[in-house]
Formats: sequence, C-alpha cells, structure tokens
Amino acid sequence: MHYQLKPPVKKWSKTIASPCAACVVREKVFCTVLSDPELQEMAQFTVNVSMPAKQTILNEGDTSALLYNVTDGVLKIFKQLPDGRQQITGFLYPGDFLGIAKSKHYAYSAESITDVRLCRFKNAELENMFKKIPKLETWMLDTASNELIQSQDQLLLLGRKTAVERLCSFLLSISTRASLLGAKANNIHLPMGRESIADYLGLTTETISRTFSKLKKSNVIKSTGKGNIEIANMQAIRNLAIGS
Amino acid sequence: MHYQLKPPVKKWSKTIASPCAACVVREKVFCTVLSDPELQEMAQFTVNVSMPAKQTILNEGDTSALLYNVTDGVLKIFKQLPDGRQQITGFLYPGDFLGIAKSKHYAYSAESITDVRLCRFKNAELENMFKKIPKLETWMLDTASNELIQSQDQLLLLGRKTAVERLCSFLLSISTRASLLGAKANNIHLPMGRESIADYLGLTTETISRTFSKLKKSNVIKSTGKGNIEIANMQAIRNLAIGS
DNA sequence: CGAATGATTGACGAATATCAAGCTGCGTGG
DNA sequence: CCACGCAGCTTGATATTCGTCAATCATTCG
Repeated sequence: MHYQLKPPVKKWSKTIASPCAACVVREKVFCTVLSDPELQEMAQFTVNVSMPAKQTILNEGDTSALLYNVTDGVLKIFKQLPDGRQQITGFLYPGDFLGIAKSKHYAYSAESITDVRLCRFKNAELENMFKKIPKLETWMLDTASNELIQSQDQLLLLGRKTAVERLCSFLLSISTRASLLGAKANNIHLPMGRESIADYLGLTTETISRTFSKLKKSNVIKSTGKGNIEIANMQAIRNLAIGS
Repeated sequence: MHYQLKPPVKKWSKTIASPCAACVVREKVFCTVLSDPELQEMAQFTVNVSMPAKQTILNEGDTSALLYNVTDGVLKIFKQLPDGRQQITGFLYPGDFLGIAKSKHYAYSAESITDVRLCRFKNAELENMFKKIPKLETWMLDTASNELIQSQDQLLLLGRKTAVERLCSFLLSISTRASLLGAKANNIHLPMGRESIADYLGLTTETISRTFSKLKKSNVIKSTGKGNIEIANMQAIRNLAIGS
C-alpha cells in the first residue's frame, strides 16, 4: 500500500535536548503544563508512530497499556454491535488524546481516517507522571470535563434531532473547531467519507448524501472541491442546527 | 404541595464533629478519600438541601457556582431544544455528583424525579480543596472517566439501536446498578415515568409503552406493581440489548 | 483506459412518531 | 367509604422520516 505523510512542520535543532520541546501540538496536549525538565523526562517514555489511513490503532476491550496523543492526521473512535452496526463517538485531530485515562480497557476502537502520526506512551508511565506532577491530572480533568460536555451535546443530537439538524450541527462543530485553530469559519474541510459522517450522526450514507444535496439546493452550503464545503449562509445553518 | 421524605438513615451523635462523618453516601462520593480532619473542613462548606419531586434544581447555561452530591432520591439531567424537545442525559442516584467540575456554566438542566436530598457546596470551595488535596482530583478524574465511558455506550444506543434494544439495555443498566448496591439483579424499580424513559432513550412514551407490552407478552419481563419490574429471562434480555 | 471505490439519486418499505381514544390507579373531597 | 377527576399509561389508526435495495454517476489510481 502506498501512502505519504506530510513532512513534519518543524525540525528540532541539536541544541534542544528533547523532541517534545519542538512538538507541533505541544501547547494543545498535556505537555503544555510541563516544565522543560519535566518534558525531558516525559520524552524518554514517548515513541513517535506513523500509520497509513484505514489502519486499526486500538480495539475496544483490549488492555489499555498504551495511550496516544495525535500529532498529525485524523482518526475515528467507535463502538460496534455484534452484527456490525457502528457508532463513531468522535473524530480525533492533532492535539487530541487517544485512550481514556484511568481505565483498564479501551472503551472504544480507533482507526485512522487519513495517514496519522501519534505520540505513544505507556499508561503506567502516565500514571507515574500524574503522581509526580499534579498539574497533569488537573489538565486531564479539564479535558475530560470538556469531553463530557461535548458528549452530552451529541446525546441530544442522536436522541432528538432530525437528519438536517444533525448534519448542520456537525458542519457547525467542524467550523467552530477550525476557526479556533485560526482557519476561516466558512470554509471547512471534511477528511472523512460519507459513511463515517453517517456512523457519527446515527444515519446512513444515503441520508447524508440526500441531506447534503438538500442543503446545496437551498444555498446554505456549496461544494468547493473534494471534501471541501463552503458555508454560504452561516445564520441559516445555525438555525437549522437547532430546529428554529 | 404535600410530600414526604424518608427519614435520614442514620443520626449523627454529638461526639462526632461533623455531619459528613455519618453521611449515608460518604463512601460513594469524593468524601471517601478524605481523612477525618479534611472531612471536617469540607463539612463547613456544605449545606443539606431537601426538595420535593418535579422541582428544577439547576438550569443549563447558568453560572455553575453551586455543585451537589445526591444523598437521597432520584433526579434527571437533561438538555432541551428551542421547540421543547428534551434529551435526558442521565438519571442521578444517591452518591452521584451533580454539576460538572471545571466548567463555568452548567452543561445541562436538572430536575428532581422523586423527593430528593442534596449536599450542596460552592464550586470555588471545591476548587480550593482540589489544590490542597490532590487525591480529590484523582477521584474526580476517575469518576469523569467512568462517565465518559458510559456516555459512549449511550451514544451507541441512541445512534444505532432499535426500540427493543434500547429498552432492554436500559433495564439491564438499572439492574446492574442495583445489584452493585446489593439488591437483587432480577427485581428492578423504575422511579421515573414513561416520558422520562422515552426522553432518555430517544423515543416517545407510546413506543416505550408498546415495547414494554411486547417484552411482557414474550415473557422476558413481568410487572410486579407500580414501577416494579421482574426480569424473568435475564439471558434473553441480554441478547435483546445488543441485537444478537 | 478500465476497474474499483465512493457518492448520488430513485423507488419502495419498515420502524417509529403522531394523533386520538380509552383505560387504570390514585388522591381528593364529599 | 365511595365517587369523581386527573395524570399517566396503554392501545389503535394513520402519517412521516429515514432505511433498504438498486441503478447510475464520478473520481481515483493502477
């Protein structure tokens, strides 16, 4: 299989003792609370891993010995029923944490959507760092709280929203996320296919496709090339997302 | 309005410095990690509150100045859409924590289902305790991690399960919870009405009712008085819950 | 260029929602 | 103590949304 990773955004010079010091997502992951010496200690435990698209990264139920920070690319985390029905519970982007802290087994499976780069470390070593550096745990609790809040928005979406409301909510959340990273809120990129969107929103690919068509026909969004969408009417999509 | 709370399970004697020392849910809430002096300090910050059924306890979006531990009764936490559609994101029982740590605003509304008793304290004071007692934060992170895991099960349920699968999953989770507290796994009590179950499972009261009837007719469950259900065939309900 | 994979569209069907009518049980008040 | 009324539950008839099945189209990649 042929695949190509983007080159690292930054090179780290010889004068810097640890690769972590030059990490492109450093300020987005828990490393942001670490001092230089702490970071150096952490660096001993971490391994950088690259994977092509569509690879299984971890399996629900397996012992959660290894945890990751996503440093490049996009992946999905999901749960499955015995007959194959799949629910994607999240898309992870650079800076996101993979594998739930404080759990003996993975609560979900994970698979790369694009080529990805990960920063891997042992669960046990993270636990040790927790003991030494309370700030780490504080950061982790902040992160977990935010995930809980987002998770509840998703429960509302899956339990009570229509197909149009779901898709508009999804596009908005992508837009919001992108604009937090400094991108334009109106032009969004969807690295995942229709099936992944469907499995995230509790719908089918056909319904996603039809709903996209509907939104295009009513001039709320426009296609701007493969996987790229322009939100033409931001207020309309905000209203459509909450059914008002 | 007339209502009646059960009497407190324990009285605390004069020789015990703090009411927390005799708290009936002490070993289920974060107080379990506190030493006696720490507990005494905590006790200064807490107020016991009683509320009748069907009272609003907190509103989504409000500043989260006050947090609670549930000490008696059952309540629901939920989110709403502008047109009134409601998604219940959880039922809280004695020992559960109400209000998300590390958030400026409540992420959900809360309303009592039965008469309830709560242990109330200021968010700011909990934050102070976090700083003094790192174990508290560890406990809270453990709890948040568990909630995240349960939340993902619920995403799978809402996104991908049928009505029968949803109701059986719900009954099973109640059963599991009850048996952890020492009750029989086969006899479960549902303090909430059909509408609450519907709003929790992303269905309507009518569908809940019909699905209950179906399960009764097929001898998977039996009614044993108002709000009481006997699981007659545990294995059947386990299979029905995951569609296999 | 052709095969494969993913996206779109159409026709139809199934699951669940909606609307409507009773039913049940319980608290209240005579 | 019984009858009434109300709220919640159940059941039936019908409507709607979304899923399923199938065909076509588009895009990529060898």
